[in-house]
Amino acid sequence: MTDAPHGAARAGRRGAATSPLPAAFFDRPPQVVARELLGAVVVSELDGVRTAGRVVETEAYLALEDPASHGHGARRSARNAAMFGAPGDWYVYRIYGMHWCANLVCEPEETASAVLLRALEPLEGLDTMRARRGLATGRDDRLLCAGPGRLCAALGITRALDAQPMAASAVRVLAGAPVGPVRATTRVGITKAADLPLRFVVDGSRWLSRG
DNA sequence: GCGCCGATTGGCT
DNA sequence: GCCAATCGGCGCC
Repeated sequence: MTDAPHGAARAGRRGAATSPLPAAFFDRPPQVVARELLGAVVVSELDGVRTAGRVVETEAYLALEDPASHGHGARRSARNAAMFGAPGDWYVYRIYGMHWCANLVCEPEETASAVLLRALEPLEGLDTMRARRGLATGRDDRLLCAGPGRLCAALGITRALDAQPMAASAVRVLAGAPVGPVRATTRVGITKAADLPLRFVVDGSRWLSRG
């Protein structure tokens, strides 16, 4: 079966009975949440199809003090309104007019901090992921969920999720097995506050959007 | 109102 | 490695 999970990452299945991460998990600074989200399992049940992946790369976006964040200066707009919502809410926005980026809101309401999901290790529904991504059933599944836009496409995530409480939505995040060493690096693709080590990766994972 | 730019991706030189 | 695709937000006229 081509949808067989990869390697050790069966935590999602074993923990299938586990409930979504609680709001309290997200009611902490985004850099803490970003690090601890590594290893969590994202399960999508959109379009009546189940797809799932394990988080291997995240980025933290702070509120007021982070010029790279959409929450910078607490400026509210139609796009970033969800960022001001409750911890554990989805914040999904469109980037470059064509791709979706999925975040989980952190800290109390009105704080406007979040964690961006940047890469997943594909676990379930790989055929569906390939179809959604327009990739042949051929090789290199490494590109399926390696990047914020790619993982959203693979899981079927769109603005429809925006501002929804994750735990009650069609895409839930479950606690996963512990991961290996975590490495912190600078964030990808930003020009402001580009020196802050707010990107977290499972060191050595082959599923990262970049090393 | 106008123009520029972005938490990206994929295709081509 | 370079660049187009594509569009809402934001700065500035």
